[in-house]
Amino acid sequence: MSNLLGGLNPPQHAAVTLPPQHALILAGAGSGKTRVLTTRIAWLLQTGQVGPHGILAVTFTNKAAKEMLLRLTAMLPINTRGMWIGTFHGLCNRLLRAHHRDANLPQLFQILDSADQLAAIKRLLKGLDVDDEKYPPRDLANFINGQKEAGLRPDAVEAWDEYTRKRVELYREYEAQCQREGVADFAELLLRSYELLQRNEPIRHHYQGRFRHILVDEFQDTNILQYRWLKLLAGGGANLFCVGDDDQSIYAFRGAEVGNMRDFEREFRVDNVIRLEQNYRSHGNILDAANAIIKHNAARLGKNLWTDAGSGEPIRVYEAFNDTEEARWIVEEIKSLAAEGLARREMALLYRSNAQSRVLEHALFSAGLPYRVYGGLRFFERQEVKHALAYLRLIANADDDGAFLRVVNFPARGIGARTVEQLQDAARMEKVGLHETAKRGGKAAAFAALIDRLKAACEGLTLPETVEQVLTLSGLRAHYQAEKEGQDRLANLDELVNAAENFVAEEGNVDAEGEVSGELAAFLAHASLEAGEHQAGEGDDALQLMTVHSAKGLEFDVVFISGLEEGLFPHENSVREDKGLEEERRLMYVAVTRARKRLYISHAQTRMLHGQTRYNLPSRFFDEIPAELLKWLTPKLARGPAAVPGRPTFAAPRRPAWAEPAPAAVVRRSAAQETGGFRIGQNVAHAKFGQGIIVNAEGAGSDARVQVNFGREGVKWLALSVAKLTAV
DNA sequence: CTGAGAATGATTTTT
DNA sequence: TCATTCTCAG
Repeated sequence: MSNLLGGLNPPQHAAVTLPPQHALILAGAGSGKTRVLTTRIAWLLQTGQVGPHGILAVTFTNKAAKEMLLRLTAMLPINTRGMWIGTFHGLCNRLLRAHHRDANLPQLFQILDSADQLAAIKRLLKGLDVDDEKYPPRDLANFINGQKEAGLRPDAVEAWDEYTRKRVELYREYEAQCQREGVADFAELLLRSYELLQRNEPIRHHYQGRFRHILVDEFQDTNILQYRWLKLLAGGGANLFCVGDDDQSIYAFRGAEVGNMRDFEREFRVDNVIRLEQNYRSHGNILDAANAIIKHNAARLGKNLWTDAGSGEPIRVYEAFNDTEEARWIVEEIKSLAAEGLARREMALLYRSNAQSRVLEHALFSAGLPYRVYGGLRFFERQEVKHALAYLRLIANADDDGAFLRVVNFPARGIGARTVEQLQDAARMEKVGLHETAKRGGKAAAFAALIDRLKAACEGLTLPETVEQVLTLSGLRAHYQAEKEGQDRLANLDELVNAAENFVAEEGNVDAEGEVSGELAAFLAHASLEAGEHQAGEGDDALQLMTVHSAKGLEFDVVFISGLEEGLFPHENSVREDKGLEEERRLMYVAVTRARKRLYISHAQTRMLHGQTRYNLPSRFFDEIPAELLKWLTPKLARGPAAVPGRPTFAAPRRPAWAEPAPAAVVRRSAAQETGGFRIGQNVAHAKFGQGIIVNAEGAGSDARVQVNFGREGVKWLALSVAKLTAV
């Protein structure tokens, strides 16, 4: 046991060995959160306080769940089979499969991923003849998911206006459609299993009695329903051990409720919150910067990271002339770091929004620097894989109309939109599935027969054999073989067979019964719940490009945070309310704490965004970092030559001599933009609004007006004859 | 049914 | 700007 606890610092040790009780662990970035969580489980098991059966550990991502399992098996020579360790959705799926009758679901119910759900909603609107301009499918999906995540069924949603009433009605219809087709979306997995536990006393008692210790990772990311789900499961006296960091809550926009942490502390009478504040990742200056930034947020649970690793290097700051030049500088910097022997995979380039990656990628590509962008299409989301899965879904559940529609004419077999529409009308009239309707004759009968034939052909086959059969008999293989550009897609189809093989080989994926139908259903669930790796190329030494959001949980020796500008980071859509701004600040906190040894932050005076040149002020986050932690690589917030009021200056924004020539659009201005004695891109000061930057101008003489971006004060049009503007 | 051109709109994302 | 979606002609 001693080796289990060896090397833990006092708060970590305290957390791991806490006697049975509810606990809230405030775990700062890089403070050994996962280690504490897994060691806690190992300790509970090793001290005999609980058997594997009594453990429930829940995470948000499959990656985190796998990591936990991996570390646990490394610590203890134990069979992890009996333990419930997984994502919220994964565990709910498990629960619903085990009790599908009580949950009123078919045994082989399918899981809709977001794309499937959207398609289902579009289909629903079409069938009901609802104007999808007035009720955009995406909005409706958000609405429905939002209600489900708040634990509300259509009957429980309060609708005061006609519009909401209609949306609730559509929610109701959507539910009916899903039920008819035997499918469940992500939010449904949560809500359905919550309701199952709530309504079914024997089942609830069983699980409440079984799970003695419930451990939650990233607790700050739980939504209302997830918290209620946890409370329900813990209702039989289990100990809830929640680990999280309110300062790293960056998912409020998708329903995460940081308030759950406070609520948990209160409702479960957690009297000693344990804080993990010693950071094992970053050098001191980086942590000081992070601490200083996050201090600007109100209503924190409170935490201050520290390290004994020494303060390290200052944070390097760069002010670029424009986005292209910023990218060029980053490339140079990375090249020289690489020349010093630093692995490229240890360097990350972070940005607030995906649109920013283009310029960066362009520069990297031109320089021949290998890089890898996170966030592309994932394996199970690829078109050809989705098609293959649709056939498999139809074998498992012929009522799956979504799958039916996806492949009824793919590969093309002469079943056009007209035919499909007739089929849908008929199906609606008789209240049966499309497959059933198709069987009764008409053009699609052959397709229905194909599905039945597939099903028969796969009887008794193993999962990989089934996939193989489907690829061939469906004509998918032949289709892509005939296509000129089909080679990659063919390779992915082969990869799907591999995935099936691996899935079967992997222990724990298939429950003991092991019958083929169960195997298939489990594989399909796996495909929906775990869309696969973002992109290949793990092995090679490439620079890592990603949004700040996707960087959460990762760490790198060197981190660049680019585009630190008002409007971009913090994002303009977020600065209106305090809540939004605080989340942006937490995002910045997350970004900063990714760096181990060296941190670069940069901004550009001018940036091309959505086809327009934008002039952004430097992000307020620069001001929130103590100046002594920063090392300016460019003159500190130096400004261009001051304009003498009344005497026009036409100088372009300040640009280092060595920078590439400014793009024509910037140099060549229209007459209107030049008028008024101030120039676009110039920094100015206003008595009331403070400092800003001129983003537009029009008129001349006494009519001259300029548009100024005052950052947090907003963007304003000012008449030069009235407003007292001074050049800075 | 397909493919070219227009229209549109653009934080952040996992399951 | 640019990627995606939509529309309409062939």
